[in-house]
Amino acid sequence: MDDFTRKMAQAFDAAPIGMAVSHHRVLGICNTSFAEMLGYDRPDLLGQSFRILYPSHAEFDRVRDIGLKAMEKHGSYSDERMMRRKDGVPVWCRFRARTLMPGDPLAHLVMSFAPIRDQLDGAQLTKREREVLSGLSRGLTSKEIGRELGLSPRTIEDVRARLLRKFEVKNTSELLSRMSYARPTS
Amino acid sequence: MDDFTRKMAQAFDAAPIGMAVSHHRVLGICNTSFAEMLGYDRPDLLGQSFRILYPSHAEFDRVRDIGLKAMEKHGSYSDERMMRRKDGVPVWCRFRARTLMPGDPLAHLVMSFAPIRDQLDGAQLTKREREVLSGLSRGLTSKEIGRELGLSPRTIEDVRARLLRKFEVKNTSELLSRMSYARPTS
DNA sequence: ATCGTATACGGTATCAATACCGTATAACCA
DNA sequence: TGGTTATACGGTATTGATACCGTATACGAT
Repeated sequence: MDDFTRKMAQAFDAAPIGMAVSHHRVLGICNTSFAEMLGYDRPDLLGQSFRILYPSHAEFDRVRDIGLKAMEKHGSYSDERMMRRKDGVPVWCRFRARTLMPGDPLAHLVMSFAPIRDQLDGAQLTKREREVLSGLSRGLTSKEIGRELGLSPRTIEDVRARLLRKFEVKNTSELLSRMSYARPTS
Repeated sequence: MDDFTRKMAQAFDAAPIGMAVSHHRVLGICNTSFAEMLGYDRPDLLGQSFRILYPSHAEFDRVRDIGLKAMEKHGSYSDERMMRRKDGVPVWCRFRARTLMPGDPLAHLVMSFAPIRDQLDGAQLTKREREVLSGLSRGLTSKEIGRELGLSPRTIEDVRARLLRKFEVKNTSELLSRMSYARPTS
C-alpha cells in the first residue's frame, strides 16, 4: 500500500474537525476529533448505532430523511443539528454529509461535524452566559439585553467580561466570530 | 496495511469538506473537495506552495503568523479567511488547523476549509470588505485594521458602515454572528 | 454624460464597550 | 471552613463604535 494512503489516513485521524463514516446509520469509522467532541473513547464508538449520538429517538428518526433528497440529487447535504455528548450535554454542530452511493444515500456516508460553539479548553457556558450570548448575536446592547432578562445593564457587562476572559478574546466581535450565533438553549 | 487505514484514507478523500496537509506552507496532500473548491485538478496542487491559493503575496504573508500562538498553546486554531480559486475568484472560508508539531506549528498542519455561503451571498463582498471583515473577526479595532492595511481608521469605519447596511444588521457583533457560518441550505 | 457605488479622508457628536474600583449573596468543593 | 466561581449591582474613566456633516477620485453601467 502506497505512502499516500497512509498519509491520508493520518490526516483523517488528526483532522481539526469531527469526521465519521456510516453505513445505514451505523458508525464505521471516525476520527479523534469526532470522539473527543462527543466525549467518547473512539473504540467505544466503532460499530455503534448513531442513535446514541442524538438527544432522543425522535430526533434520530427526524434527521434520517432530512437531506435524503438533496443527497440523491447532489450527493451532499448540510445543516445544523444537535448531537448528544456521552454525558448528555447537547452539542450544536454544523453537519455536512456526502454519500458514496447516491442511489441509496444512507448506505455509505462520509460526514463532518463542526461544533458551532467552540468549546476550546472545554469551557462550558452557564445559562446566563448563553442568554447573554443569544442577545449579543442578535445585535442587542447590554442595556437591551438587561431589559430582556430583567437585569441591570451592569450585570450584563459582568457576564460579557467573563465571556471575554473565558475565551481569551479581545472583544465581542472576536467572541462572536468564534462562537457563531448562539441559540437560546434551555 | 490494515483495512482501517484504507477506510480512513477513503473517508479523507471523500470528505464533504476541503482538507489539506501542509509542511512549512507547502501542500503535501489534499482531498477532492479541497481541489474542487479551489478549481484545480488535485495532481496540480501536490507539492505546490500555498502561496498560489491566497489572493496576494501580502495576504499569504499576513496569515502565516496569525494563529501561531494559539497553535503553540492549544494545538489548533480557526478563523475565517479568503482563499483564491484558480480562476482568481476569491472564496471566503471557515478555516481550521491542527498542528502535529506544537513546537513548530507550521512544520506539519492538518487543515479544513469550509466555504461560507451567506444567505445574502457573501460573494458580493468587495476585496476591502473582506479585508476589514478579516480584521473584525480577529477582534481588531478600526484603528488597528487601518494600520494593518495602511489606511486611515476613518476609511475602515466607512467600510464597516457599508457592511452593516448591506447585511441590515445593527452592529458588528450581529454582523459577525451572521457571517461566521452558513445558514442551512435547502 | 449622468447616476450609482466603492474608495478614501476630514470633522463632530453621542452612545456603547471595556476596564478598573468597590460590595454582596449563594453555591460548590476540597 | 475557607477558597473559588457565578451572580448581581454601583461608581468612574477611557477608548471604541456609530451616525451624521462634508469633500474627492475612480469606475462601470445605462
